[in-house]
Order: sequence, then structure tokens, then C-alpha cells
Amino acid sequence: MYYTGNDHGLGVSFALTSYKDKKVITIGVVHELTGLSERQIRYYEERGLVFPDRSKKGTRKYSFNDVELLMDIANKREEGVQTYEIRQDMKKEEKKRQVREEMLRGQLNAHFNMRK
Amino acid sequence: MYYTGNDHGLGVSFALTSYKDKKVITIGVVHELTGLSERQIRYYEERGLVFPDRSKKGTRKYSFNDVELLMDIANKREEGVQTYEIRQDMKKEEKKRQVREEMLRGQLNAHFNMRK
DNA sequence: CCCTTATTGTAAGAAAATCTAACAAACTTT
DNA sequence: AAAGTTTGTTAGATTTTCTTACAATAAGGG
Repeated sequence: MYYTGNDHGLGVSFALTSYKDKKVITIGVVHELTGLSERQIRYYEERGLVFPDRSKKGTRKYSFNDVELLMDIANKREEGVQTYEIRQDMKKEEKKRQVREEMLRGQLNAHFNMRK
Repeated sequence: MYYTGNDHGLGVSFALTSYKDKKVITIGVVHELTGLSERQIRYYEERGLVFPDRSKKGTRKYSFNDVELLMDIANKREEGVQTYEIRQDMKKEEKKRQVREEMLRGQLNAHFNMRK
């Protein structure tokens, strides 16, 4: 686990990156880990649910986070939830996450500006 | 991060497995992550320094731990240390690890036998 | 200096893995 | 009924990996 400073200009900011986010897994392995067919995995990408990186020549690379996400998607699908709805839910979650992040950044900036 | 119970018979035992140990990375990606050539990576395997898994058809799969190990090896090599010596050092470390593990297992067994 | 071992690059050819695009089937929604 | 969703399968091309072999360079020992 390692840290990457990335303060843009005046604001306070930081990021924590772990192996879970590294896009290093090929689709065949993702298939083995999730039980999903490669067809399904590519289709969920087409529907905007996952975003693998690509090698220079175009082969997909997934992270462990992607694998976990795909397993969640598989569960939702078994419950009959369509990809469109899953997408909507993900957008909402993403929105909430952004709000929390902005609040945190605000708190930190306030704190550091105060004692400068 | 998840836990796997694996008590064999009477002894107390446990294992903690994380993504770092999962062998899911192909040699091309290991090359990108470490800067080592694929030739070097295969050679270090030949010299008994790394032990990737293999797919059914034979393609190598590495873990993040393997990647870290290979980076350590790369550093040693830059210092001029030969693979043979690196191997010896690794064996010693492995031995120490085993001793510690056995002691821990002994402590745990003693503890649980005491109050049974 | 000669010989051996260690390390790495490169090449060749085969095999494995992945990619895209298309068609079809089975369902679900509208 | 028509349109949209989801998945399998197939075909052909491309990318990635594998093994084996040969060569070059470096390092160490006698």
C-alpha cells in the first residue's frame, strides 16, 4: 500500500492507491475469478458498467476492484436487475461519493488555511 | 481481505489470504510493472527465485507479491549480487519464517489445549 | 590466458489468448 | 407486434506467450 501526493495548486489533497486499483488482469482470468463468460464481461463494458484499461494493442486489463464490481453485477443480474438499472444505481452511488469527497476536501482546506 | 480456516486435525491453524497472493498477472504486465525483460523474468524462475502458477495450457501467472519480489531481485542484481546468492538468502529467510510460524502454531495449540 | 559459469538478447515457429463483428435465439418491455 | 436486452457461437485477424537454440559479454578460478 502506498501514498501519492497530488495537491493541485492551493487546495489540500491526497490519494491512497493500492493493488486493488491496478489494472493488470486479463479477461480470461476475470472469467475464472467471477464465473462470468467473456461475452458477458465485454457486454457489461458495452453497457457502461466496467471500464478496463487497454494495452497498447488493445487487450483489456482489469483491477481487483473491477472483479469485485463484476461479482456484484452478477448478483444483481441473478436477481433479474437489468444492466440499465444497475447503471443508474451506480451513477447515484458515484454522485454520493463525489459529494463526500468534496466535503472532505473542504474540511481539510479549511483546517490548513486556518493555521497558515 | 478474507480469511480461510484450514485446521488439519487437532492443531490450531489459520491463514490470511489477500489479493497480493493471487496469481493473476501475465508476464507482459510483470515486465511493465518491474522494468525487467521477459527473458530475465523467466530466467529468474529457472534459477529458483520465483514460482509463478501456470494456466491449464501453460501461461505463467504472477502475484503482486511476486512482482515485489522481482523488484527486490532487480535491485540486488544492480548491486552485482548473483542469482545464486540471492537464492541462498531467500532460503535463509524462508527458514526463519518457518520457525516463527511453528512457534506461533505451538503457542496457539498450547493455549487452546489448556482450556479444552 | 583458458575454461566454466552466469546473464541477457534475439530469433523462429508453435500454441494460447484476446479482439471485433455478425448472426441468432430467447426473453422482456413498450 | 415491435423494439430492446442478454447471451452464445462462429470466423478470422491480431496479440501474447511459450520453448528451444544460439550468441555475446562479463566474471571468476585455476
